[in-house]
Amino acid sequence: MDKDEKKELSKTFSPGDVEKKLYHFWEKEGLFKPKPGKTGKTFCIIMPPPNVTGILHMGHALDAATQDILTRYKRMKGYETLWLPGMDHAGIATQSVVEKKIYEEEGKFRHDYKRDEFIKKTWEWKEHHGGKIQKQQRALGVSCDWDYSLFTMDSEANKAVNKAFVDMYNEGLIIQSDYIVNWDPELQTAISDAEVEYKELKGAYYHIKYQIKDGSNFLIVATTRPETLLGDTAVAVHPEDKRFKKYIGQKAIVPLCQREVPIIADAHVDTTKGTGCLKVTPGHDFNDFEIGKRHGLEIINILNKDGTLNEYGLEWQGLSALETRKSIVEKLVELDLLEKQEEVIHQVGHGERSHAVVEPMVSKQWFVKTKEMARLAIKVVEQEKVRFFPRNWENTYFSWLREPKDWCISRQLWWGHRIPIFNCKSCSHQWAQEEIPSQCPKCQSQNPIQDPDVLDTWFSSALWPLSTLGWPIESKMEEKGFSKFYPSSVLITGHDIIFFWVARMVMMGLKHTQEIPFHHVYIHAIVRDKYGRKMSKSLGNGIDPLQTCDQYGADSLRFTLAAGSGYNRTIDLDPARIEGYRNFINKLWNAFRFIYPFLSKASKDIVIDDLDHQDRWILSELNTVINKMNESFDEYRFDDSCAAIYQFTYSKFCSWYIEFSKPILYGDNLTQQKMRATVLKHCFKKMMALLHPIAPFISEEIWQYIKDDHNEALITTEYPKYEKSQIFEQDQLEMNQFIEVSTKIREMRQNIGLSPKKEIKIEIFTDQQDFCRYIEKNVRFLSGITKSSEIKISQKSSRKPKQSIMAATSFCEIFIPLDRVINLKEEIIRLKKEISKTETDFKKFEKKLSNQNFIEKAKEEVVFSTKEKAAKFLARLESLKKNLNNLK
RNA sequence: GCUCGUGUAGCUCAGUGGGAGAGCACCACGUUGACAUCGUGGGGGUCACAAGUUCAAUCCUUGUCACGAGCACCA
Repeated sequence: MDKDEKKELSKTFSPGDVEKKLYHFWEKEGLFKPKPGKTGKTFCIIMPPPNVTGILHMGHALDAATQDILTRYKRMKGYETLWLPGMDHAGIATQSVVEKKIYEEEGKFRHDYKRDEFIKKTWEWKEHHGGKIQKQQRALGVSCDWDYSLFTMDSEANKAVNKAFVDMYNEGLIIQSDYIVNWDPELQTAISDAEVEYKELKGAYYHIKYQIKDGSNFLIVATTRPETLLGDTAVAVHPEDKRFKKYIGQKAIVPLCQREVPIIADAHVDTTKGTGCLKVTPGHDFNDFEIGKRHGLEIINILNKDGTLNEYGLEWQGLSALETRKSIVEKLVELDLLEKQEEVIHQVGHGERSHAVVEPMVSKQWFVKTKEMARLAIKVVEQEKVRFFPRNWENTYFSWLREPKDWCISRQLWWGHRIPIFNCKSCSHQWAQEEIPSQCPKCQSQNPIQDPDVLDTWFSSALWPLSTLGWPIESKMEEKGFSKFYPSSVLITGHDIIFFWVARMVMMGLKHTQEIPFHHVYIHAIVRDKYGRKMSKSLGNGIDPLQTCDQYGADSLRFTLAAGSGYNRTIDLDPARIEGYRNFINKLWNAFRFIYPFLSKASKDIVIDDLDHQDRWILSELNTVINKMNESFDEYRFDDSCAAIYQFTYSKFCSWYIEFSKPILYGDNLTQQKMRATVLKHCFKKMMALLHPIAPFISEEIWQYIKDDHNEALITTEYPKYEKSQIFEQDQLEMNQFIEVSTKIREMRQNIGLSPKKEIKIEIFTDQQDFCRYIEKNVRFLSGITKSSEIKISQKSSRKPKQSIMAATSFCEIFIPLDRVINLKEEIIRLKKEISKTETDFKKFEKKLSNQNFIEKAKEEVVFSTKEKAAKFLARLESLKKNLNNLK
């Protein structure tokens, strides 16, 4: 990576080629790999695996940028750093993609294939079309160790899944049960509660008459799903409800199917809702299922797997639930059994993937009993063994875990980890086993049949912190450094999967290793468009990260995302901001272009004793930024990091230090030149290192020009450390005074509309010796900045020039004599305005100081600083007033 | 219904018990040899509202209003 020193630098930074070149360089040199560092400590991030079907969107970009920033920071800080990437097999999503493909290409359905053929096709799809996202991630500069990459369906991951399942099964934590689940009739599988999305739909309450058996009366029940009456096995009323108490124990007749069902009393019934009478359908309603269990009711399943009615559907058999509903309502009207119908908007569950209306249905499924695991998972967060950043997200975590429901883990799919449960055809023995057995351990017969279902994708995801590091295979754990990297340092993800994933990883980690899976959880924001709307395909408001990188460069995008992420919940991404930070990147490039020709003059090290006051000032400012960067990274406050380096670059380094350097570098004092080149280079190196975690490309690119050691890459260079010995307070104070005076003069010039080319004379009056000396030393800089031909410094008591405008600071008075007659009236107005402003400021403090309570009760340092401030404003005020009088 | 969050400049957001901030946008002027993807200067806010605690409240407490998110319920 040597540079030709004489190479001409382009006027603007062009990220395209640089990014590809540098990424290749880092990867080829193995710089993403964990290597023991200075601290002897390790740092590890396990990447949340993106779906194999996915393509990169802004959420991923933020996810990746955040992780990469921390990884690069810690690597430079001297940690042995591993960022471990991977991909998720995304059971339902992937299977759907492949099903769609074979339907489009061959007109065939999944069941037209044998299971193993279909799975083979899916693997083929994965090899050819899947995993695009891993290539796309590189464009962002992610510094993960690709050699560690794991796919959740790899055999290693499968080992982890089987081991965990078998252990939990043998412990009784995984059970099979007939239970009511959310059934997705399109995908024809059970899905978990978390995979159900509720959408508002128009519907109606149908008030239906149920005849009491003795013929005496009707009970009216209200329902939004009248078709489920075909599965009714009771009518329930509240035990204390006076209206219906007398019917308890009697029988009612379910309309249409004429089923005779008991009228039962159950406290679940809310007397204020509906009619106060509840039809009970244990086969197709979650609450009814519980009521059914309490009362030992029969469970009738009226649906087929595809959501059509089965043999219990009578004349409606084969119709969909919705068709049946319409037809049944018509029939009820015909029989005068529908009392009324009122329109209502209600929440209806839809499958997250298929978007089909979910039907609650009873079926045989596998469940993880989560109660005890959840208890332990709560404890580790309460005890701060696992810490959330920002902290309030632990509420979300707790709220889920404090009322744990058993987790339905079986899916009636083909693509996924097959449940390692075997049933013996001969003796009906059921057992769990990690490897496929050849015979039944009980009766030795040769025909064990494996359970057909696969596991919920989140089951393998929950084991991700373990499986990625080789668990449970000992040789793999050794090879991958399990003992070094587990528990990992920080998990970085969005808040939408705190319970899907974070909670389950903690539960599984504790279960299988008796150890937390990670120390910190940093929850980053959700990226939205500039109006705060979700980025979505249907709105067409998505911003493509790859296109953004092409247009502005990855550094600009990364910087924008980092600058937008503190502890906030959303980032409203406006492309104009990316452009703004592109300008910042370009600014850096041009600042470098300025010092580039002088690099050869620079010495390797700075010698503190040789520094002038400007150098001491910039070093002080530099160290202040270094401190800020370290602190903010450690607290995941990337917004602060960005603000700090941005502010330093523009307002300190470029605006002042470079401007100061021009007369020196273009002058003829070679010693000064050498010193200045040295400090400029020193600063630039530190700046590049500071910036590297956020904007790795431009910083590494520039580094290749300014590095001293030829084999050194910035990515593995030590991160700047705060050095108190390089804070020079006196120089900071003096420089701030200098800046104040310069700004005042520029302000005065513009106020009276002087052309920027017009040269002026300046007279400064002050009694402060330090300041006086400083100005004298820096007179040529001041005249350059203010375009003045002559600067005169006198005692405050000296005679003031006539025909001039003036301004005051707390430590000096500035006069600009004008060769033309000034507009006295205007100048008086201007001064009066300034006086009144200063007076307001002064009075604020004076008032405080005159308050006896304040003097007595406020902290001493507050009183002191208030006095100081009051004095400062007073000094300025008096200068202004006196000079106003002179003017009159 | 419960929980959490948010209300600060035109926009996006920092912030602190003690003089209201940044970036962008806006206005004016300007091509001095790093940069017009630039520079210099400027305007702009009852810190949602009300009460309380305090010497002092944008910040703490309580309430109100508005907005957002999640969960639950949905006969």
